Amino acid sequence: MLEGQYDSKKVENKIYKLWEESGFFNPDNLPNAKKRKSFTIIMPPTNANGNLHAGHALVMTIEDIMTRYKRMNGFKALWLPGLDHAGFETQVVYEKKLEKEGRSRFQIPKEQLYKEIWDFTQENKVNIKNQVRKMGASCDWSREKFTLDQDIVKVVYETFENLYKDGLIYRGKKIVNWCPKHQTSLSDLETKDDEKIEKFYYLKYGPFTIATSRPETKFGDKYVVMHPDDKRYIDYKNGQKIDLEWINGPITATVIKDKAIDMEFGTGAMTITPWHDAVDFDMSERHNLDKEQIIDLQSKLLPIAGEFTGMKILEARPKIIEKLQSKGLVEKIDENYKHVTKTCYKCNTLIEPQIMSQWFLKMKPLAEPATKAIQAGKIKFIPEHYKKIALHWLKNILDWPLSRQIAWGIPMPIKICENCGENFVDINNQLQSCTKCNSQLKKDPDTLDTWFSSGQWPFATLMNTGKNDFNNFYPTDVMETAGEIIFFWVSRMIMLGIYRTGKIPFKNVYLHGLVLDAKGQKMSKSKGNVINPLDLIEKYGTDALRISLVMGNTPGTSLALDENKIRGYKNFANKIWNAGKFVLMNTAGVDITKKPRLSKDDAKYLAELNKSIAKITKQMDNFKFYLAAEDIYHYFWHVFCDKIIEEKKKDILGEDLVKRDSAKWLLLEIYATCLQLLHPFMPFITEEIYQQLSIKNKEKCLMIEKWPD
RNA sequence: GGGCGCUUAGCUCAGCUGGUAGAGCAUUUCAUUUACACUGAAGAGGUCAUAGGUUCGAGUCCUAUAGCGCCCACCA
Repeated sequence: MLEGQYDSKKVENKIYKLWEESGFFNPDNLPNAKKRKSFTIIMPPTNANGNLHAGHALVMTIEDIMTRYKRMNGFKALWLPGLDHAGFETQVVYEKKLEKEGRSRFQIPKEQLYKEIWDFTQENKVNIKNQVRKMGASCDWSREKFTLDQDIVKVVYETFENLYKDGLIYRGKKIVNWCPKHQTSLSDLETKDDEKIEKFYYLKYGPFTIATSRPETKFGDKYVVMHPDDKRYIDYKNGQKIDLEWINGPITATVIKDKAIDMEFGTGAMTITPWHDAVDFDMSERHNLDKEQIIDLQSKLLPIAGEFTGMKILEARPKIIEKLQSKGLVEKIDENYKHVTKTCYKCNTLIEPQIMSQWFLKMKPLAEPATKAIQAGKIKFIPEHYKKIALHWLKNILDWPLSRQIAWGIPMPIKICENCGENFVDINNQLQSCTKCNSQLKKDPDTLDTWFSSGQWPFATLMNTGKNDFNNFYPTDVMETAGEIIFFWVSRMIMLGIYRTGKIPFKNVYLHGLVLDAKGQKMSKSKGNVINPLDLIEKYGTDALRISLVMGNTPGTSLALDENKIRGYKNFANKIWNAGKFVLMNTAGVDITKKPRLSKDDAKYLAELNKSIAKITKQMDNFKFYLAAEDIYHYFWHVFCDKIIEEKKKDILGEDLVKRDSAKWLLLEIYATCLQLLHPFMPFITEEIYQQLSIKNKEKCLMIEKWPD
């Protein structure tokens, strides 16, 4: 019998265990599994480098709502959980840990570092999985995957090889974003802009004045570029040589005319540093110019800098200006030059572009079919405006650098000849010697960008399961993730999914916004406003947290998570509990399968209920969980409890037997129906009460009851 | 420079294909042991950013303006 107030702590672990032991998280075990149509959500693999945060809590809630709803609607519902090794992210987390211990990754042999991080992620995996269980997630643990599992890596390597054979993966000597602190290259998405006010130097360069904020890169500059239409420089011709005095002595400069130059900016003339600037690199490629490295990977000047060799760039900058001044080459210095610099998104260190030999993926041929599929409406975006955002990005897509110079990740499936430098894709690790010169091969020391593996997640998780999972569950139905990672992840999954399987990887993309603090501010450790979902569960119960996260949360917009709101829904949980107490107390012996003759009022109430069910169902089908939750909440509390129960009290106690039977049956019927409607949102309390309802022919658990219609 | 949003009750936000505004929280008054005080009843509150337009009729569609926010981009 239900007693006292609802106590989530007594219920949650017990109920989760009941579900797990029922086996119904695994869709193969559902009643009549073979006849059911499949419904699949692949869980975004959680980074195995920390704890669940509020954003994860939202993911778990929304996806569990969808899964439970579809399961109750007779689908073979698969929600496949997974964890991500999260290459660079995890290595950064681990490096911070090492720093605290007074160690450095650069002193640890790569194999040992890999092993240490492996152990670190294994510990985290256990934690995270327990936290996912705390959220009530009804995912199929028997199909759990990790991005470093053998079968996943196999799929990833096969895709790599296919792409290579199709000429889409190539080794390029191109300019990349280099983080001097982390000693790795990064994709454009992994850098961010940082606005700074710096000095802007106007330097005399022969007959020209050039402007720069980075004089330390200028040692090797031997091309001076201007716009072909610039009348000021009309007398200088493309290719013209000019002898001039520069930082460390006389040099010969060459005039280049290029339309990329902005005539309005600076003096309209600039020198270029192709090794350390992406624009300059492109220009030098267009005109086939020499490129020379000035700065090494530690951001120190190379011998070309003469007396400045070995200095860190920021130390060298004022000294170089001093020297230029003494030579009379500084025209003026603008002290307040506002401009943006690229920095590492993790450590804020200034990105130093470098030319390196790396593996790239040609994106245009992959983007095209993805664009077509999206334009044809084969993938539905929720909210819709993300469609435009995705298309815009795909239209302007650049090649994707895949190599990362870090230990933690999937090794590049590449062998390099020590003698002739030839590269071989070797996904099975079979090649021993170079097929060209027969010399010894060594492994490419780099690892793959983590998004290259997670970008294949929807099919990689289903391909090598030893069952018919790929055919049964792919393409998946919904990809639910943070709007923030639409480029990093969603777009790449679409491209790689179509490439590898010929099919879109998912039919719907549901993108949620950020979870903010009560004041609407982004949570961050430095602000100290991070809300830990486990604390909230402890205080208010999982069900209250879950419904707080969806109530009023429209897709794509951020949600301010206020504890008062959660407290309110804890009260709601208690309301459900108390109403249950009342209904159970007053309906003992009622057989819900035998509908009595209903009084006029009761028939009206039943019709009203059916209307509400239809409305809520429609909202669920349209992914409007925020509306469905509100309606069921409102119906349960303010219609069922406040009106119907209050009114029926007199019938239950009254003398009229027809009215009494009618009222009792109605209360039980509505209450049981509400438990079903509420179940996807608040699974623990509803299941707990369901277990105590005495209903004929009821299922083993509410989780697999039929959704009301 | 390009793109995408937002602006509705004190606060947080809903309002789908157009029919003179809704929820939760907060607030005011009342009820005082009722399944539930983690409660119930009643109430107060908004010229839906601004200006035009389409329409019999516009938070809802169109245009412009203002403010706020986010994303992308190679101004040395």
